[in-house]
Amino acid sequence: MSGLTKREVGTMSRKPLDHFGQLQRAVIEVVWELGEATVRQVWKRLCHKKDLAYTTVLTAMQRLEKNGWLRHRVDGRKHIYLPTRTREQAGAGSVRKFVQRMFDGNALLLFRQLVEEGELSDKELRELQKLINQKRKEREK
Amino acid sequence: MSGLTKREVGTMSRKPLDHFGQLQRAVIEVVWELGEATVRQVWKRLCHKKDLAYTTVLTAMQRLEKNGWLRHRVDGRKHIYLPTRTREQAGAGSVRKFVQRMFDGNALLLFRQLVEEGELSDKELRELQKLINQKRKEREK
DNA sequence: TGACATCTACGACGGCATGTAGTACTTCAT
DNA sequence: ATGAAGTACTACATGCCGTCGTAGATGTCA
Repeated sequence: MSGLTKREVGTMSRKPLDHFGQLQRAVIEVVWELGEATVRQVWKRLCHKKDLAYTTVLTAMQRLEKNGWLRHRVDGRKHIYLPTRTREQAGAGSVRKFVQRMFDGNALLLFRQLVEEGELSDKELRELQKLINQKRKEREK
Repeated sequence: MSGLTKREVGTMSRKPLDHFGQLQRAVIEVVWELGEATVRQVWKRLCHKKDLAYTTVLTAMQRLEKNGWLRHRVDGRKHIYLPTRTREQAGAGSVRKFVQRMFDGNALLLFRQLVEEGELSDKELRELQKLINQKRKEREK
């Protein structure tokens, strides 16, 4: 047996956000933006940028649902799709998985990487310190 | 034309480290560990964990070379493979790409995510502060 | 009512990455 | 000369993605 409960399976998503193809990524971004959306709504947003068949978007959304990123409720003939997680949750999940894959779960190593690598300006460093102090104060309470 | 010089193509890698399959990932880890390695050496390291044909490892290494992660020099009949980048460089590249994909290149957002999300212990927060102070002092000089 | 428009369901196809490995051919050492 | 060791090349299954076409149901409007 897998050792996972139903709930965990339902919550699970094998693939982090940053592993998506461009279409699926674009689709879910639109759904997040709108809060909820029909296929047609998403299609209308995307077909301007790129020639896309309606059914292409449909397929993408069905696959996103199959993989647990979207769910839908029925409204007449329409399916109204909703994200299963907020963008923030999805982002956090991706970060967590990235840290897992790349740094064996040790987030501090990632920080070190970023700080050392000089990706941040002085101003950003100051802001980061502010963030940390805030967090530590918050913890003390 | 693509607008890329030969050197840039040689340096480029379309895929970040964390997008590899398990085999390729395991292989390159071994090569990093050893500094340089023949197929047989890598195979010997891996075949204990999992039944693997020699040629499977060979193929993996050839593909890694094709995609710019390994190169080789010839020694008699042997090919001795070397990484094209250190593990650190590869890690840094992956982080950069991750930040690009997920946070539009804004590393501060990633930090915020990690700090807010409570992934770090108090001790880690303190260490992180130390890191930052160090970096800032280094900058002042 | 009949022609259209909308929807979803389902299947299909090509492309690419990956794991996996067999076979052929060469060369080295005993 | 024979077998071990090496690489090259080909192949195949799988899975994911983008991309649609078609079919069938249902709703709309002249």
